[in-house]
Amino acid sequence: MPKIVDWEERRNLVLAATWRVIARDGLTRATIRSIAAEAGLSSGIIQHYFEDKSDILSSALLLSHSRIGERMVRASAGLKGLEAIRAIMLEAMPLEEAQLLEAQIEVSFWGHVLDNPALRGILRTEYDTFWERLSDELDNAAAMGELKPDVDTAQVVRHLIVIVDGLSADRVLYPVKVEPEQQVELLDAYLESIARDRALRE
Amino acid sequence: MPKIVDWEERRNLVLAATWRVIARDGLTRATIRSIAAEAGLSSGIIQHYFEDKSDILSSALLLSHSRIGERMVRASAGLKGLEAIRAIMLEAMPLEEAQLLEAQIEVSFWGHVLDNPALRGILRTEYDTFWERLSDELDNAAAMGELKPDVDTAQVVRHLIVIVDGLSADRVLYPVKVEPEQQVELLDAYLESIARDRALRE
Amino acid sequence: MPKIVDWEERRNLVLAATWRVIARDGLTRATIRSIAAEAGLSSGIIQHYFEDKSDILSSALLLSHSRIGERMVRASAGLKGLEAIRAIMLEAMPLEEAQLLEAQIEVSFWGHVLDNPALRGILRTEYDTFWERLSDELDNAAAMGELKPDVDTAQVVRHLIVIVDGLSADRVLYPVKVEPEQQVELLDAYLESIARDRALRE
Amino acid sequence: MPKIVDWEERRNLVLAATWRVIARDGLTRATIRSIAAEAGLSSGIIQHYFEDKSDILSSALLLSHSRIGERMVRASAGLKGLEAIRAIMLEAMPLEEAQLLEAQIEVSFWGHVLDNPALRGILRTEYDTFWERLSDELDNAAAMGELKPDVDTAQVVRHLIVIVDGLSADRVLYPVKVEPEQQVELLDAYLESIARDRALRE
DNA sequence: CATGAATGAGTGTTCATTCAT
DNA sequence: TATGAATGAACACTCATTCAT
Repeated sequence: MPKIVDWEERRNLVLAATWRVIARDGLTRATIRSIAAEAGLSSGIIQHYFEDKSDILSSALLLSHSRIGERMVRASAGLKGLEAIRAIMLEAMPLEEAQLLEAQIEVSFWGHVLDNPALRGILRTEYDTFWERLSDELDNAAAMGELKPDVDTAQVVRHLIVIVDGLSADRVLYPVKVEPEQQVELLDAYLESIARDRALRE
Repeated sequence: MPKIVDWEERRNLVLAATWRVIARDGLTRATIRSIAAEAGLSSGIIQHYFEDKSDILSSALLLSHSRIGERMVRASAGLKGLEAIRAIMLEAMPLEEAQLLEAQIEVSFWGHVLDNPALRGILRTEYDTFWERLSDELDNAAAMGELKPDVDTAQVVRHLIVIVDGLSADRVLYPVKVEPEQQVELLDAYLESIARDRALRE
Repeated sequence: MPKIVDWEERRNLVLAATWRVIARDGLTRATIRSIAAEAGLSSGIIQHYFEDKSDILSSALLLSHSRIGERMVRASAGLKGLEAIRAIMLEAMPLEEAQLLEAQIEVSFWGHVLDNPALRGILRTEYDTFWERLSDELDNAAAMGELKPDVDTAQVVRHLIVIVDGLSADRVLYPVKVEPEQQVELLDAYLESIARDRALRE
Repeated sequence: MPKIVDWEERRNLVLAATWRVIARDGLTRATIRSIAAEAGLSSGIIQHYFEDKSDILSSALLLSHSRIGERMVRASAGLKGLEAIRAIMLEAMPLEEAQLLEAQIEVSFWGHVLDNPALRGILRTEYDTFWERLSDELDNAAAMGELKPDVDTAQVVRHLIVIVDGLSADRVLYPVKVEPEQQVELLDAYLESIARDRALRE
């Protein structure tokens, strides 16, 4: 009988190590050796669980996104319209420590999209998924009469994603300039600007 | 002093080549050799004009920023308040081809800030410069009564920079999702949301 | 003793898989993993049946030779002199598909004799065995008066082995240049050149 | 002004080192590092003169062949027919030390043809070149009436190449079995078997 | 008996950097 | 000033081998 290992757990161990290395040292220094060392493994073992380095990086990115997605679902459970959008946005924005790490990973990958066309495809799919999620709830908000009458919903979704991506970049690059409370204020100010008077939370 | 002009010219030649290589192949593939080849120079000569590779990259980033800064000055000459802000923003946003190249360079560098602490310092200084520029004009706008009474100007500046950075990221990563007209609409919608009624351009 | 039969069977299973991998992908790509996969076994189990990789390869070569030897015995049963030599040669030459596979294995190993001194010893023993086999029958042929009077039998044996090895190389490297019929013609022309007139097959 | 080097000489230096490593340690151990060390260079420099490892090996093989070809031309200058063929064959056969090295290289490459399809193409072209060379002179011999009337010249060329390749293999694998004199005797016996009586050398 | 997880040395390759010319 | 030859460290990746299960 072979040594029993939980394949998925093992992969996640490596991917979490990958996240830490990227966030600490940058994607360039996220070598197979440094990832393996961070995970407490030898460099060779990584090829048991991943095709190649590109597979590690893609998987790390996708797992990060899937964790965020799960959090969004949990956070917006039972909510609808603008409240759901707010909950979703708060999970995507780099507020807490854990989300800062996600932002660092995200921004690091952006810088390699020009090198790595495969990455570009992944990010685009993820963009569409996020767009869909926001768009659906914005339609709900419109149906519920939460929005000002002349609001262009596609433009709002676009702006919301710009906010998430801009905040992610700025939080990583200039941490003190976008503290959590400031991020929330920024979001709320924007949501208020599209909401029908008295529509939002009071 | 023609020497100095030549020297500066030579540096700029190399830096423009660096931009092209980064935008085309990504920062990872922007090697000294590829930059030299793009500039039509031998790889060795680059050490006469730059300390090391990191110096090339930093200089390329700074030159790009200084070009953008010059454009902002030109574009906002004679304007004040929200109109000046709009002009400044339009130079920072990735609208035309030239600005797309700048955005590609910018986003590529973001992904290497974690690798390269020197870059982080540069970007932060640049952030502060941009903040100052927007903040000054926003104060003008307030003084001119262009803003809604309860507007938090620091928050607006923060949001404006988030818009620039978010649009830069999204334009590089998902070009068709943020076409130039959509960018301008997004900006104008935001400016309108902070402007006193009838304050903006009609 | 069924155990031993199983063990031998298992080894032969692995060795046949080794042949197939070598013939298909080359000796360089005949890794323990690829051999195990081809045999439908796990890579670890191979160490139960073989010392190490070198043992697998040596054994594969020896088994191939022993199969050829058996075929020679069967083919030359009841024959003597030049007819026996012809029968033996036809088994050693790369005529049919099965013998082409043997030639591919053989030639692949030649290219690794310089890497692997153990192989050299094996091949030399095999050479002597083959020499002996041909030499004995050539002595018979001489005793039977089948040879021209001035024939140097050692030289003939040497030439016969050169033919086998040269044809093996050429059949592997340039298949269309040494088709089976051409090989047989070549052999027959040579045998005729050493045979007393009217001694051979009419 | 750059350091002046003779590119061709530098390449040949590396290729000669490659030959020595292959002949001494085998193709498998002919690593870029070992070749560089044998040539007295650092491993990195090799990429200045060669595309990649495959380019080194191909070039080494082709240079070896081209040297042999040159020797054949020199050795057969002024000769015609069977005498030219004999001179050509004596250059291709592994008689002297230098030719033994060539044979070791040759046989080593044979063992990697199944791994490396590019190699196969090279060897086939070389085969055709050799065939042509022998075939032309054999036609001369026929025209000069040196051959027995019923000789099949294509079959003879095939046999001559089989002799060269078989001797190369055997000389590398079983050196004492095919000493130089024995090789020459073998060749002469074969040539005599295809020559009209009294046609050859007296 | 058998598995496959794990190791670590070795490979080809790339590259910033140095330096003789 | 300028070249490009040369170095050596770092990288992703492969693999025979070991060993806990």
